[in-house]
Amino acid sequence: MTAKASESTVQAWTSLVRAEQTVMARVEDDLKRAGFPPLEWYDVLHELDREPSGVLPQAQVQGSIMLAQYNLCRLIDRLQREDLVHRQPSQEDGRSNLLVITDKGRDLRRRMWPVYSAAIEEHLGAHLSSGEADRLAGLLGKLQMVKEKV
Amino acid sequence: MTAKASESTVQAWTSLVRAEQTVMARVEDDLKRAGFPPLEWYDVLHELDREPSGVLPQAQVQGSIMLAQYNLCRLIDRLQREDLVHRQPSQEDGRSNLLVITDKGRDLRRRMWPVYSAAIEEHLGAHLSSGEADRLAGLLGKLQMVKEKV
DNA sequence: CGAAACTACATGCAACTGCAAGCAGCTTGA
DNA sequence: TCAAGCTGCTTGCAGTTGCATGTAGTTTCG
Repeated sequence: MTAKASESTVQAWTSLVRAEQTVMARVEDDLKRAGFPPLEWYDVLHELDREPSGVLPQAQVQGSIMLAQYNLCRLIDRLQREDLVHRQPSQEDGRSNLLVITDKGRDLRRRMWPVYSAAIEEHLGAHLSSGEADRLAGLLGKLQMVKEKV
Repeated sequence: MTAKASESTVQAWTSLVRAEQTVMARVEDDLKRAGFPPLEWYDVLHELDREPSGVLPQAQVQGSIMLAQYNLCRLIDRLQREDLVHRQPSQEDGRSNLLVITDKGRDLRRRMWPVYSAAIEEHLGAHLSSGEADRLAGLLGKLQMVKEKV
């Protein structure tokens, strides 16, 4: 399994990396200009806010976002410091933390969304028809299959 | 220009970010396992190595890769420390550095490519037909248009 | 000419990250 | 039942990044 990549594949690779980094940088920049924290803060708040109870085990949040465990741990430290989230020891499993979103956390997420959404629309949506967006999502979806064991 | 993003657009956005991060992590991981440095090292070496002379102004390398100016500066520090590249003051412009790739630098790039290429093939190419790869590149290309001034 | 603006590059500092290791608390199986 | 291994989370350290700023060389133009 050490085949060389074809030209089409290499082209897809470079386009993928450049497009993601370009659009990501622009979206992050819009958030920053509006005085908001980085996207990863949004991701965590979003995971919790979509739960009516506003509570999830840290390990579950882990599974939903793309962050190393120690980085999530420290991100939670920062969120907690800003009173957006707090940790609660789990009754069921002494190792586990429950993360609880605060009102302030819910409010921040809610205020971030319009800016975030507009940025996605401006930097991505505006360049594609709705059909193109669907096709793009479809193709990208093929790349995320779970890594098979070796 | 503060329209909300459509559902298709948001789906394309999340697929884009996840696919890029997933594939990037896998490719970087393959390089690391093979004992090679990060991809950005490759990018710089590649820019220089494709020049027969092996020389380019730092500012021009800047334009080709996606790194903030101060980060390129420090990346060059590291490459220089490993004797892969060295800086040469420009005769024509006293502010400018010329970056010169060393034999060791050319050799490293050449040895990295098979691993890099195989990783791209495995983690991206293997999931797409050649036609799909072309279509993906085409769609992604639409996202990179130069940012218009406000 | 010469001051003001601009360009190329570098750097101090604080924040963030990756790695390796650590510490409970669970779970397993002889 | 209890030692060995696993899971969830945390942390010290060294390396990397972002931001703001600094320095020097170049261009512009009154």
